[in-house]
Amino acid sequence: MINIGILSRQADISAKTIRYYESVGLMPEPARGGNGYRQYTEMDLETLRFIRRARDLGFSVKEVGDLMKLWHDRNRASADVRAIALNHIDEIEQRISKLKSIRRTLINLTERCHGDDRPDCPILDDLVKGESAETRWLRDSPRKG
Amino acid sequence: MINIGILSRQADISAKTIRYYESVGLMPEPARGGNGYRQYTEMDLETLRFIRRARDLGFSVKEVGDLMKLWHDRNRASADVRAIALNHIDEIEQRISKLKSIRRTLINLTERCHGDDRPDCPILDDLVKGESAETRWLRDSPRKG
DNA sequence: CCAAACCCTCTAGTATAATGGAAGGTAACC
DNA sequence: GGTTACCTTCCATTATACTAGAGGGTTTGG
Repeated sequence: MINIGILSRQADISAKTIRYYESVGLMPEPARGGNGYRQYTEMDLETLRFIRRARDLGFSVKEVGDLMKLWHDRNRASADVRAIALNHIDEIEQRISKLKSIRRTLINLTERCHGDDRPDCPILDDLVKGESAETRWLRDSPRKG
Repeated sequence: MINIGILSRQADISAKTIRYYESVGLMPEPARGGNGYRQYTEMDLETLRFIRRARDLGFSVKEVGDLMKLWHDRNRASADVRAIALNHIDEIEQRISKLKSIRRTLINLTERCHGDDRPDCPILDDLVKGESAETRWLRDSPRKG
C-alpha cells in the first residue's frame, strides 16, 4: 500500500489530479489508513496509467470512464462487456484510420513540396479535398454494388 | 462565394463556431460582401473540414493551428515546412501506436474474458503493465530529498 | 521538539473551447 | 410593406479538466 505522493510520482500525475479523478469517478475510492491517508495498490497504478494514456490521446474524461468501466466491470456480465468492448475497439480503429488519413495528408505535403521554393503545391486541390487521398477510392472505384 | 450559413451546413460546424475559429486564428479572415457578410470559398470549406477532422481526433485548437500553418505556409520556406511536417508526422505516428496499444488492451480484454462469468481476468497483470516497462514500482521510492 | 514534507478537505480560479443571447442590419419572398 | 431567415458584433455563460490556495492534521528526521 502506497500513499498518494508515491502513486503520483509513479504515474506522473499530480496528487491534486488523482484526487480530482477520484471525485469524478475515474479512480476508485481507495482504502484509507488510520490517519485518513489514501492507500493505493499496484492496480491503482495501472488504472492511473491507463487513464493517462487515454487522456493523452484526447479521450475525454467521460470517454475514459467508459473504457474504465469495461475494464473494471469485466467480472460481471462479461458477455455484455465484450460487446461494448468490441464497439469501443471499432471506434478506436476508426480513430486510427482518421489519424492515418491526416498523416497521409502531411506526407503528401512533404512529397509534393519537396524542399524547394516552388510557389504552388496543389495539396488542397486533390488531397485534403474529398476528405483525403485515402478516401479518394470512394469516388473512383465502386467497391460496393 | 458562399455565406457562413452554407459553409456551416457543408462542414457541419455551427456559424458561431466558424466565427470563433476565425477569432482565434484557425480560420482566415474571409472577404466581405458589400453588406458586410463573410464570403467563403471552396478552399475555406476544405480548411474547415481539415480543422474538424483534427479536432475530432483530439488535437487542441493550438495543435490544429500548427498543422494549419504547415498547410497554409507551404508556399514559402518549403524546406522548413517540410522538416516541421515530418516532425508532426512522427508525432501522429506515435499517437497511432498508442491508440493501437489501447486497442490491444481492449482486444485482450475480450479474448481473456470471453463471454462467460469467470470472476478473474488477469488483464492488468500482464497487459496494461506491459506498456510501461518500469514495474519495479513498490521498491520504495525516496520520499525526501 | 520542531521544521519540513507529507497528507486531508473545501472553495475558488484558470484555460480551453465553445455556445447563447441581445440588439440590430440585410435579403428573399409573398 | 411585412415577415422570416439570414447576417453582424459584443458580451455573458457553459462545460470540461484541471490547478491553486487556505487552513489544518500527520509523519519523519535532525
